[in-house]
Amino acid sequence: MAASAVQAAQTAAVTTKSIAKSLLRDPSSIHSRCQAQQLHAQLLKGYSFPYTASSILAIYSRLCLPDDSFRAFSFIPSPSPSSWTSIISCSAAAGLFSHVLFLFQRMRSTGAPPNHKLLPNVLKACAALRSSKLGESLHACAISFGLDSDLFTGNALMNLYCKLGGFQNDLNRSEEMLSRDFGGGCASKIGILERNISRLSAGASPMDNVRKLFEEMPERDVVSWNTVIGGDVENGLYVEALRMVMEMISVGLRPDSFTLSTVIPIFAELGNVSKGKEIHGYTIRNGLDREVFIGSSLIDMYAKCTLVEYSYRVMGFLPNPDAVAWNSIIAASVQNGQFDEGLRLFREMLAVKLKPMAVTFSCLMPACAHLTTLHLGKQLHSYVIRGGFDGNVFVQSALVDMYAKCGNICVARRIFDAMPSVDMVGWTSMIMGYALHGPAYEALNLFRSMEMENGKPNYVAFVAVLTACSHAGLVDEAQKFFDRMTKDYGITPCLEHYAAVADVLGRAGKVEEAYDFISKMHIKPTSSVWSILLGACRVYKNAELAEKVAKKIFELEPSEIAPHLIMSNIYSASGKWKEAADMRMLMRKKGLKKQPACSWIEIKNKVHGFVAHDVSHPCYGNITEAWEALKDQMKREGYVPNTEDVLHDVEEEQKIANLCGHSERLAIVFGIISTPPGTTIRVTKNIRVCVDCHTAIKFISKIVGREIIVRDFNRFHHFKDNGCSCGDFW
DNA sequence: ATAGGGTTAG
Repeated sequence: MAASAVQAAQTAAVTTKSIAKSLLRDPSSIHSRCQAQQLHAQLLKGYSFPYTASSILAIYSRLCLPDDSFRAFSFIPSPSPSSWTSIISCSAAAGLFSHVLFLFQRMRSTGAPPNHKLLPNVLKACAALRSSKLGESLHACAISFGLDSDLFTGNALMNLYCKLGGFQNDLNRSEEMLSRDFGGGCASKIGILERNISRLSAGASPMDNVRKLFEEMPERDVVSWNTVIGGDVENGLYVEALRMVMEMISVGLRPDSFTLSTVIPIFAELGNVSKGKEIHGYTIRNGLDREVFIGSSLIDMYAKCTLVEYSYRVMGFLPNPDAVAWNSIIAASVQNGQFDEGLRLFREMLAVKLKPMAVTFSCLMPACAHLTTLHLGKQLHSYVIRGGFDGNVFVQSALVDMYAKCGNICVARRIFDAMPSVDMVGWTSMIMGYALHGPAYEALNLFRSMEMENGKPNYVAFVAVLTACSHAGLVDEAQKFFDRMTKDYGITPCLEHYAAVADVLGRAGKVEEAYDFISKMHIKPTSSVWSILLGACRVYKNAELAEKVAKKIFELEPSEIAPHLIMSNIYSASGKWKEAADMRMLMRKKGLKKQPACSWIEIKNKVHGFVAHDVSHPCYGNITEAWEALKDQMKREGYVPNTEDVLHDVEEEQKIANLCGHSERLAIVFGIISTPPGTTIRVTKNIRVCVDCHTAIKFISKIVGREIIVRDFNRFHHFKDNGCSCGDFW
C-alpha cells in the first residue's frame, strides 16, 4: 500500500511538472490568480527546470495582480527591461501611480533606458498625480531617447499636458530635472532637449503647448485628436473643441464614441439643447446611441437643459445601462425636482442588481434633503455606511446637507466634524445649515474658520453666510461680508447676494434703503428680489412703497401669485377693503389661484399631510379634542390670537377660527398625540409660518414640554420653552 | 501600451 502511494505521488509530481512546463511555454492559458500561484509554487519547488522569476512576474502582471507581481519582482536581482516593463505596467493598471514613478526612477538609476511600451504608463501616472515637475522631466527624458515621435508616447504626453492645464509649467527647468530625477544628462542629449523644449513657450496657455505637440507628431490617430479635443473641453475652450471635431472629419477621420462623449457635455454646460440634439442625431445615424458612454452624457445633457423627459427616453433605449447610466438618470431626475422619481429609480437600480456607487448617493441625497424625509435620508445613510462610501467627500457633504435640511443640525455637525478634509462644498453646506436653523454666530464662526483653513471662499459660500446674516437680522455684518466679497475676493455679486442683503435691510425696517440698494444693482433686479422688499413693506406697513414695488413686480411677472396676495394683505391690514377686493378680482381675472398651504409630519416612517381645516385625516376627532384642551391652557398662559395675517374681510371671531385651522397646527397636534411624551416634533410646511401660528407654537412647546421643529418655505424654527431659534425674525 | 461618461453646497 505504501509503495503504491509513493508511486501515485510521483506520478502526480511528474504530471504537475509537465503541466507547469507547458504553462510556462504558453502563459496566456493562465486565467486566474489561483492558477498563477500554483504554477509559482511549482517553480519555487524547483523541479527539473530553473526557476524564472521574470516569467512568473510577466504572468502576474498580465493578470493585474500588483501584490503578487511585487513579490516576484523582489526576487529578481537585476531586472531585465521586460521585467521593468511588467512591474511598471501592472502598477499603472492597478492605479498605484506614485509607485509607478518610484519604480521608474529606480529603473533609470540602474541605467536602463526607457522604452516606448513603458513611457506611456509612466506619463499616465504622472498625469494622474498632476505632477508638473516630473512631467516635464519625463518629457525631457522622452525627447532625449527619441521616444517623443512614438505615437503612443506622443498621445500620452499630450494627455499629460492637458491634465496639467492649470499648472505653471516652466519648461526651462527641465534640463536640471532631467539629470536629477531620471538620470539623463549628457551634453548632446541636453542640446536636443533645449532645441525641442524651447519651442514650447512657458507663459502660453497649456493647450497651446498641447497643440504644438499635436502638430509636430509624425503620425496621428483618433486618440490623438480625441486627446486634444478632451483637453480643450477640460480647459473650457469649447469653440476650439468643436472646430477640431469638424477638422477631424475633414481629414477623413470619423468621430467615435470617445469624441462624442467628450463634446456632448459642452452642450450641457452651455444649455444649448438644439446643438445637443444635432449630435444626438449623429449618434443615432452612426449606431452609437446605444453605447453607455454616449447615453450617460446625453442623459446628463438633456437634464441640464431641463428636458428630463428626453433623458428618460435615452435611458429607455440603452440595452445595457451600467451603474454610471443609472447614476446619470437618478441625477437627471433629482436635478429637475423629480425627487420621488429619483428615489424610485434608485430602487429600480438595486432591483436590476447593479451596485450603487459613491456618486449614486451624492446624486440621490439631495432628493431626501428637498423632500425633508429624514427617515429616507437615514436609510440612505445606513446604506452608505454598509457600502463603505462614507469616506467619500462628496457623500459626506451631501449627508451634512441632507441632515441639516431634514432638521437634524446636530447630526449634520457630527458628520461635518468627522470629515478628515473639508472642501468648499462641505463648509458651505454646514454654514447654510446654521443659516437655516438659527445660530447665526455658528455660521459666521465657521465662515471665518473656512477662510483660515480653506483660503478663498467662492460665491456660494457668500450666499450661505449672507443668508445667515439675513435670517438673524445682522445688517452691519451682512453689508461687511458683501463689501469684502467684492473688494477682497473680487467676486461679482449675483442675484442671491443682492437678495440676501435686500432681505436683511428690509427685515430691519430699512425699506427705503433696501429700495435704493436694489435700484443700484449692476444686474437687472428680478421680481423675486423686489418681492423680498414687498414682504418687508407688509411687515412694516409701508403701503406707499409697497405699491411702488408691486408695480415693478407686475411689470416683470404679471402672473406671479405671491405679490398679488401680499398687496391684498397690505390693503386688508390697513382696512382698505375695496383695494383688497380689487386685487383679488385682478387675480381671478388673470386666472391665478392661491397655492394651498399644507404641512406634513412623519410618524413611524409614514408621512401625514394636512391642509387648512383638513377634516380628512382618520384621527381628526382626536386632533380637535386635543386642540381644544391645548387652546384653553394656552389662553390661561396668556396667548392672544393675532389676526393681522388673516386675509379675508370677515368677522374677528371667524378670523380666529381660521387661524386655529392652520395646517401646521393640525400637524403638530397630531404629532403630540401620536408620539411618546418628550419626543421632538418635526413638521414641514410649504409656505412661511404666519405670525399667529409662530406665537401659538411657542406656547405649545412650553405647555407640552417638547421641542417643535418647523421647517417653513425658507428656514427652520426650533420652538422650545416658549422661544424660537429664529429670534422672532423670519 | 495612450483617451472618455455620472456627483455634493445656492
